[in-house]
Amino acid sequence: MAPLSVSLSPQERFAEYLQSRGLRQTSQRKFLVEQVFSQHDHFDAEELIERLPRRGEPNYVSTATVYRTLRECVDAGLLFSFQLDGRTVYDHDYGYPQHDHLYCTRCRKLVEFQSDQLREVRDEMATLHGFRVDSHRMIINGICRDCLRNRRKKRKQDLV
Amino acid sequence: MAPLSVSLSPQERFAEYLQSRGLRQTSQRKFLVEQVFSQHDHFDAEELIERLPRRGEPNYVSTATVYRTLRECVDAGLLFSFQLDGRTVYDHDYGYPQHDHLYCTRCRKLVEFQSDQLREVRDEMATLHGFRVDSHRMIINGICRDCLRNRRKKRKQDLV
DNA sequence: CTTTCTGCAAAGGCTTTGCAGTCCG
DNA sequence: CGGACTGCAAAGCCTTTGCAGAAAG
Repeated sequence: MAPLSVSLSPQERFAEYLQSRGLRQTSQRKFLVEQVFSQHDHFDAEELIERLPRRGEPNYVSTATVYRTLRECVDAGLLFSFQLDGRTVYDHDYGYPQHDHLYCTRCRKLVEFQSDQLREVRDEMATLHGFRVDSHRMIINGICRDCLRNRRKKRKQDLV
Repeated sequence: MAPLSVSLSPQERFAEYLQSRGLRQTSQRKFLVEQVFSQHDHFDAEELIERLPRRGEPNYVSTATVYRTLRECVDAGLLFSFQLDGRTVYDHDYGYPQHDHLYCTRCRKLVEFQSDQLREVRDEMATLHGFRVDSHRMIINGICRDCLRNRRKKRKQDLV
């Protein structure tokens, strides 16, 4: 999904957030935000930690700090988080258009989609029930194109 | 939400499921399904356990068995499950129309809604991306009518 | 009788927390 | 300098699992 044009970089926006709350700009926080926004992709804490420097290497950040910083990013509006299979998944929120996900229950791939109509339905339902909407999460569970193809292949083979 | 008319009661349907898999009808499973369907409401494991007999009382069921049986109910198509705030929430699936939820982030109330249009959007998006849909979960986060009202009241008081 | 179940307690996965030392502003 | 932050290890929370005895078919 293409980035939106925003006036501040995620880093700058995070700095602003920290300042507004009297929090400090540490090397760990800077490094993490940089890493998190270096590629647009969903991730969970484990995946993020995996691509960070190990203990003892330069720029190592402890697990605790990773979790703490991810939480701050959510508070700051940089990341969105939701639960999937018992873990927390993070997704870029700042600088990317609002979107939802298709989830392949076979290969666990997440695919983004965007639908204005979905947002309309959302707002309509909220109004109907007297809610003031903050956000929403929609996940469509199913089998992706690739897995459908593989399964078909496999079935053919099974028949031989 | 009004129940649908179904030919089998949840209990009967669960019995069928068990039989079809060579599983056994135990007093614990019967009792749990009965309890789960005695009121139409969302619940998590803890909430369910809370309203069950305690250890030592008649019909006591262990935590492990509760979790195991909830899982079986999901497999059997009696319950739907999704994650909210780090725990698993269960919802009647069998005998009730498909629906989604509004979630009040202030009082943690879940409100059901139904929208055919939402399902249409879902199918459209799945087709567009080559997915075969199994199910979906949508949660709209916001503030409910009651909490909005209370907040307004509270603000007024604050001003006095 | 055989296989599945149950309760118990212990383990597991993910995330948070308490603490002492460190660093930012 | 003082308060906020970090790393470490330990704890927490929810859920699952191994096992021995109990029960279903």
